[in-house]
Amino acid sequence: MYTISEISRLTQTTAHTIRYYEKEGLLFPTRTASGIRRYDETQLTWLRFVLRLRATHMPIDQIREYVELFLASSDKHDTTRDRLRLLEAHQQNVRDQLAELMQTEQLITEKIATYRKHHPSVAEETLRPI
Amino acid sequence: MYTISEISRLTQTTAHTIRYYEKEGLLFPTRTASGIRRYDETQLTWLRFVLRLRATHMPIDQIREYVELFLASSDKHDTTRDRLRLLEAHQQNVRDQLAELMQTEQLITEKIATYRKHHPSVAEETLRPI
DNA sequence: GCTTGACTTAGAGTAAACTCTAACTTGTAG
DNA sequence: CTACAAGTTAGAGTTTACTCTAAGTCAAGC
Repeated sequence: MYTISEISRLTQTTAHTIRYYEKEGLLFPTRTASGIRRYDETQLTWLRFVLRLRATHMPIDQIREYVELFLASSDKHDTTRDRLRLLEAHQQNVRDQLAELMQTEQLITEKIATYRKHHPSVAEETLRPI
Repeated sequence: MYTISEISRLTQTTAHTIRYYEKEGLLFPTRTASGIRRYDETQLTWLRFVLRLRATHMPIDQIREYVELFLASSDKHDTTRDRLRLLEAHQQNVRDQLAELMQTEQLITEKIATYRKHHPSVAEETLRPI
C-alpha cells in the first residue's frame, strides 16, 4: 500500500493532481482510520491507465463516465457495451490524432529540408504580402 | 483575395478564431480602405500551416516566435538558424506524441479485445478495492 | 512530549485558447 | 434610399485542467 507521495513519485504526477483526479471521480483510494489515502497496485495500475488516456487527450469527463459505468455494472444491469463504445470512440480519436501527427511530421520534415538547402534567408512564405 | 468568411469556410475555422490569431500576431491580412480584412493565397496557405501546428499542440506563443523571427530576418541579421531550431523542437515534440499515441492505441486495442472476449461483466480492474 | 515533515481540506488562482457580446460601420441588392 | 447581411472593435466570459494556498492534523524519530 502506497501513500500519495509514493504514487506521485511512481507516476511522475503531483499529489495535487492525484487529489484533483479523485475529486473528479477518477480515483478511489482507501483511507486509514485518520483519513490518510492509501493506494494499492490495482489503483496504481488504474492511475497509469488514466494518465495514458489523458496523454492522448481523453477529457476527464469521459474518463469519469467510463468509471461510472464500471461502478454501475451489475448482473441485472451490465454496462460492458457502453464501456466498449467509449473505448472504441477514444480509439478512433487516437487514430485521427495519429493521422494528423503523421501528416504534420511529414510537412515539418519537408520544411526543415528546405531550410537546410536554402540556408541563408529562406523564402517559404511571405507572411505579410505588402 | 478572400474575405474573412471565405477564409473561415475554407479552413473550417470561425472568424472569431481567425481574428484572435491576428491579435496574437500570427496573421497579417491586408485591409481595404474602410478597414475590412483581405486574405490572399499566401495568407491562406500560411493559416493552414498554423492550423496544422495547432492541431499538433504547438503553443500560440511559439508560433508567434517563429513568425517574429521570420519578419525580423534581414541580410545583416539572418534568423534562419533560430527558425530551424524551433521547427526541429516541434518535430521532436510531434514524434514524442506519436510514440505516446501508438503505445496507447495498442493498449486500448488490447483492452477492447478483452472486453469482446469476456463479453458480460468484464473484470479488468477493481477500481474501488473495498 | 516535541519537533518536523507529510498529510488533510475547501476553496481560490492560473494559463491557454478560444468564444462571445455589444455597439457600431460597411457593402450590396432591390 | 432602405434594408439587411456581413464586416469592425474592445473587452468580457467560458472551458479545461490543473496548481496553489492557508489553516490545520497526523506520524515518526528523538
